[in-house]
Amino acid sequence: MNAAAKPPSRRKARKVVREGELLQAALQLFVEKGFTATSAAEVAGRAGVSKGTVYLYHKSKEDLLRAVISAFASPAIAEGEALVRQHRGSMSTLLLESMTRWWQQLYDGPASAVIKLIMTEARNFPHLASFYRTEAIDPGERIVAEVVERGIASGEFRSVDVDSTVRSLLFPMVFLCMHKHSFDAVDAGMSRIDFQPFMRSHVGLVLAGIVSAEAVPTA
Amino acid sequence: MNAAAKPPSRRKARKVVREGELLQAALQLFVEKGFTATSAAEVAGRAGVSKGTVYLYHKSKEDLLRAVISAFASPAIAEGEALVRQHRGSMSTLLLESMTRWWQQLYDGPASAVIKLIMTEARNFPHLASFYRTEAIDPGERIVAEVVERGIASGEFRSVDVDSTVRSLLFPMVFLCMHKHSFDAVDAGMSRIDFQPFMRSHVGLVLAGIVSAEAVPTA
Amino acid sequence: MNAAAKPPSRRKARKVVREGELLQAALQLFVEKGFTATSAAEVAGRAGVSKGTVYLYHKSKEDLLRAVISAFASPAIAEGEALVRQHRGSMSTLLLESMTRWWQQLYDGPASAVIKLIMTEARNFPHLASFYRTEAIDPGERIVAEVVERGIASGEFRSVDVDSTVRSLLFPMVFLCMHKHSFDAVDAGMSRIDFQPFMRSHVGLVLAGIVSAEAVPTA
Amino acid sequence: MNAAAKPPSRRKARKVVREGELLQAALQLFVEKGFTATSAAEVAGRAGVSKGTVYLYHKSKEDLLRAVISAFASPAIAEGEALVRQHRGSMSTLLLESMTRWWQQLYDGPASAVIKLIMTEARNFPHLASFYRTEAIDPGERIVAEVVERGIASGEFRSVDVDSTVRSLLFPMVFLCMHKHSFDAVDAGMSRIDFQPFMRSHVGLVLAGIVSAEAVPTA
DNA sequence: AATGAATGAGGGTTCATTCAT
DNA sequence: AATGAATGAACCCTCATTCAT
Repeated sequence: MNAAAKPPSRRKARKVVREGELLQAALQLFVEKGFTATSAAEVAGRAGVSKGTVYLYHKSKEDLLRAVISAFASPAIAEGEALVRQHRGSMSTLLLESMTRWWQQLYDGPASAVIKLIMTEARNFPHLASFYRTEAIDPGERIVAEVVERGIASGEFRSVDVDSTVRSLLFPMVFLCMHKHSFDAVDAGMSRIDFQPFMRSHVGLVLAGIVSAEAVPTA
Repeated sequence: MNAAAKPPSRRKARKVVREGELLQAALQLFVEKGFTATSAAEVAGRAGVSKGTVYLYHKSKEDLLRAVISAFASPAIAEGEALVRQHRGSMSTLLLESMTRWWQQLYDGPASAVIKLIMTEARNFPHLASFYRTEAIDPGERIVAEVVERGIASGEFRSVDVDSTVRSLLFPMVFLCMHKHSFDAVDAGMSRIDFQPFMRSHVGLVLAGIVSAEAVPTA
Repeated sequence: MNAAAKPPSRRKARKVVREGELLQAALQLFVEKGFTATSAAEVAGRAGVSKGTVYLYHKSKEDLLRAVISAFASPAIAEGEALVRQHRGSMSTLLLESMTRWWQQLYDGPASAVIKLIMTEARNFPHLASFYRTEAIDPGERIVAEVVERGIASGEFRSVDVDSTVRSLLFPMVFLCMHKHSFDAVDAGMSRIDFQPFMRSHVGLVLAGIVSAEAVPTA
Repeated sequence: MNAAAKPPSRRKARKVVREGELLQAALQLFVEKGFTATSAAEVAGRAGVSKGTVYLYHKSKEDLLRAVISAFASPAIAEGEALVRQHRGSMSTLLLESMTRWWQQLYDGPASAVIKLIMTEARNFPHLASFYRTEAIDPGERIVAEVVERGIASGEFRSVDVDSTVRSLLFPMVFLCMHKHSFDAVDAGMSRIDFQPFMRSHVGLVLAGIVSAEAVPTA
């Protein structure tokens, strides 16, 4: 029984690995060249499998796209939620320290690629756009909104418009993600943008605009 | 001078109009579906001409893309330069009033579409990315940088990092342009973002962060 | 009346010139690139007229081909006939001297191009092949056949098979015409074949094979 | 060694057959209609495969042409070389018997089609022309040259110009190959040329011109 | 008479997808 | 489970031909 049970389990492990390699290769290529301009054969090639294998795991190219989006979208959000839940201290510090670190991770990992991909393909696949909005954008904004709301409630921040403030904080961050996979990625010796310095500066600027007069100025 | 050499410019006029219609149709479709996913026949159809006619005006689909970028990229910048040159009054007002109006125009017109298009296709056409950077991005950032620098020089602003501030101002604006042509454009009853209210709020926030303590805070 | 009559006559002259330029350009291009691979626009360009003009003179590209063939095929034959008619002296001399000179002219002029063109396009345009056979090949062989027959009749030549001998004389000559417009025309530093030396040598060889034992040996 | 690596060569065999069918179909059509006038779809159709399959075997139509030329060009030459090497007896006999039989084979087989094809397309594909010259023409002429040289050395032939004699022998033969695929192939009841009778007659004629006076004349 | 803008059919080539092995 | 040969639809682009000027 043991001997018979092992092979399938090894096969399953292999399958999981293949799946991951396929998704990773697909994400890379879709972001590099665009969904339509990427051929299934290319994805297979970069994942180290044959063309037919792609269709063993996904019933169509569009289905592969769907899988890519959902695989890399959600996990990133969970970390952010944990971050806020665990934080003890001022909201300014939370934004300036923990959150920029979290964003840096998103920026460095596959999440930034997914953002670029979604914004590029949103109109061709509205369903994916909705899915991503529900799964990633809305929760993401909610996390930051909560921080701002808590800051206002505690008197640390002025009574600013929450939605607007959230966007002021997030839009540049999201933009940088897209920039990373467009302009930053063309090797025509163009100046890349450094994520961390800018984001800290930007958050600092926004904080300067929203902290109450009585509140302790940020370092 | 002879009869054969005088196609009385009726033809020529038609040609110029056609050219414009082609570029407009191409921009729309490239932004809607992406460059690769758009067929030359579709462009022709939307411009009201036959497939072959596209190649009478542009020697390849890629050349059409090039033409689209250069046709709509530059003009927008000139207006911004004029704006700054003509302004009399505080830099805060300039940013909050004139510039947001200018940005609104960019957002409403084809310039926003070009931004989306360029960021989507940058990696497939590095040459166009460089071109656009030189022709539009750099001058655009320069304009805003000048405003910030003048504000600092006159004591209206604190001595902030200029580059960073410029980006804090511009990135959300640019992001909104892309958003307009991606998420905002999918008809799945998703909440659109209103440009003017948000941008005024955002600029206000940044201004609050950079105006000198002595300066009169803007309403 | 005089004044009114002149313009049309000048126009007509112009028309004749145009026609000739078109045919010449077409022949060149058809031979260089092949009929199908040559575009009407190219012919127009080389003839110095606009695309539409080609269709003013010929109702289709195929019709242009027809015109090219008939324009350059026949005239060459007439000279050959005159040559034989006027000749006084031995048939050996006629073949070795006058005829090689005549063939040289064919080789140097447009006739050789037409030969190449016809052999290339014969299967696509059987009608043209028949026409050319009737108009050029058959008369051409007849001319040489007559020379051989006269030589046999006069005892100058052995009683060889006439058809075969004619072909032994003509085939290499025709082959050289095609060679000129194929291998000889590619500039890959390949050795060209000199027409005159070879043809004199070849005719000499054949003559050596057919002159009667009693006949005076050729110089 | 594993299951996936063993496509039991049934596939492979089929592929090899297909390759041959494609090349044969392509040769036929290229010779019938010309390279440009032949569509990839037609080649596919005649080979009994779909349009796309052509591009599974050859990366472009031009590549298919290249493959056709090299597939059918070389093998024919090898036979000729063997022929000369094995021959025992007079050079006259060699030329008149073995070689005409060899040439007949070339004439009957695909080699004659390749000759027509090359001369037709030489100017459009200079590289192929060079290739064919090196691979087929030069070796072919060399073979015949050797025979003539041996005949001269042994006193069987007069001391004629070797190059010229070789061409006198070969040009009509080559011309016939082209003729077969042009005039002979149009079904307009035109008189075909019989290869063997003519070539024997022709070679006989040339031999009569080059054998030494002392040598026994061939029947 | 001459032009050249416009058309649309057709050809080379790619690629998502299927299926026998 | 995995492969890769095969298909055929679709796309980019060219070109013969027409026609308004």
